[in-house]
Amino acid sequence: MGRRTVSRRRGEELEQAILDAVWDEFQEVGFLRLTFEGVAKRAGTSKPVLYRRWSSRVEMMMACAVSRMPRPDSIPDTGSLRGDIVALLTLMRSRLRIIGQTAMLALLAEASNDPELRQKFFRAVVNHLLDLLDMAVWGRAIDRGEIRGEQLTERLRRLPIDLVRNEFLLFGDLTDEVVASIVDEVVLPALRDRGASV
Amino acid sequence: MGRRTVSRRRGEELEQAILDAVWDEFQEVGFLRLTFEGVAKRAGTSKPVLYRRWSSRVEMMMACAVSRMPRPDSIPDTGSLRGDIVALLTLMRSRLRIIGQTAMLALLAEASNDPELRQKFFRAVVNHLLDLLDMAVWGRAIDRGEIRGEQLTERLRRLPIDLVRNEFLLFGDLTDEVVASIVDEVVLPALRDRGASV
DNA sequence: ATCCGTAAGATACGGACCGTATCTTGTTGG
DNA sequence: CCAACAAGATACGGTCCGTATCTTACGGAT
Repeated sequence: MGRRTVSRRRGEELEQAILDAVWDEFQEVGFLRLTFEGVAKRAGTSKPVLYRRWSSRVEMMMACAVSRMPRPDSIPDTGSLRGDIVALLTLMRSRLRIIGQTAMLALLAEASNDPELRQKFFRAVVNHLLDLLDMAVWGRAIDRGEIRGEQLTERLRRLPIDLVRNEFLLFGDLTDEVVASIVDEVVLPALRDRGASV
Repeated sequence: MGRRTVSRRRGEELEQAILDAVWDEFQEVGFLRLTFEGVAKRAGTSKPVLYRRWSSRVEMMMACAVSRMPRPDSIPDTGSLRGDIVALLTLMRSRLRIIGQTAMLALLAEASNDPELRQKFFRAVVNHLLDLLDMAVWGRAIDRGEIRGEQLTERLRRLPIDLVRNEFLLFGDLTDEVVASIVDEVVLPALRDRGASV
């Protein structure tokens, strides 16, 4: 912590030390009280070093969060649409847990004001899951014959993620029961009504 | 603005003047840059007067928002479940528009940290709509025979509001098409699959 | 009509943090 | 081995915080 050594870190080593400090500070004081000064002190460096990398708290926090999020290329094939959806939502939960409700809301709040930041946010947090959902869930279900591609409107396509996100932003915790009710009481019924055999 | 008069406002008159100032300041600089000092200056008063009423930006903003939100006791009976849902979601939109995406996210972010504030937030923003939905939408649909009460799980009950909220928090704007797709591609199908005749 | 309690309004404060400029000094690539 | 570059330290003016202190208008009670 109190970096008093002679040696001067650079490049990767410094970068990682800073990101670790951001994370520790975040865990300790939460995003709303995360400050450049606090992070600099904890990382044993100074504010200008941080400002050379990120122009705001939000960008710094996003870089930190992204570096800690699992980004698998796919999810295991469970053999059924229901199982695959649950598996994807479980991955989503593990990612949301890392950021936490408050930080996620605050990030979204600041990003909602800044188109550039907003784009970064979507790329980092939203799009990856949607891609996985398309490839590893809907794709397989179509191959299995559980659903037909034409049934999948844009809204249905996003539905599982939308519902879990809402639950998380509003309540902050996601139990297995919540995920199950989303899948069994909304997602699958909505698909069935359009002719799916699930 | 530059309150230089001799007269000294009190009670209701002062309260309203302050809330108006909060609103104007909010419109001009947004919630993220809303400050006690800015509001005090605009209202022609001083910080202590504000702190005597609210202990934080968030509480102040919430009081302001609540005072400007329409809170009808009911919504018109359109004759069909679909029409009633759309009517309720339209009311919801008009309320969300008042607060705005950024402010809503920021309020939620700060409320998510503070149980007391969180409760206030839910009472002011969430519960009223849910009650309306129960009474004026599901209630009527059951009376009409469109759905049966047993079909309505807790999740389905909240579904329309959840989906609109998600859309608003993520994208900030709610078009008629979005509301229509929510109702026609998710809510009604999910109900139908459970035996509703809608 | 007057008195008194209450709250308005003004001012000032230490403190946190911002965002930037300046400077020194390791480190590293050529 | 040297020059360029970035790390790291320090300091600055500025904004806003949250609170304490003080004066003074108002409004209700006698």
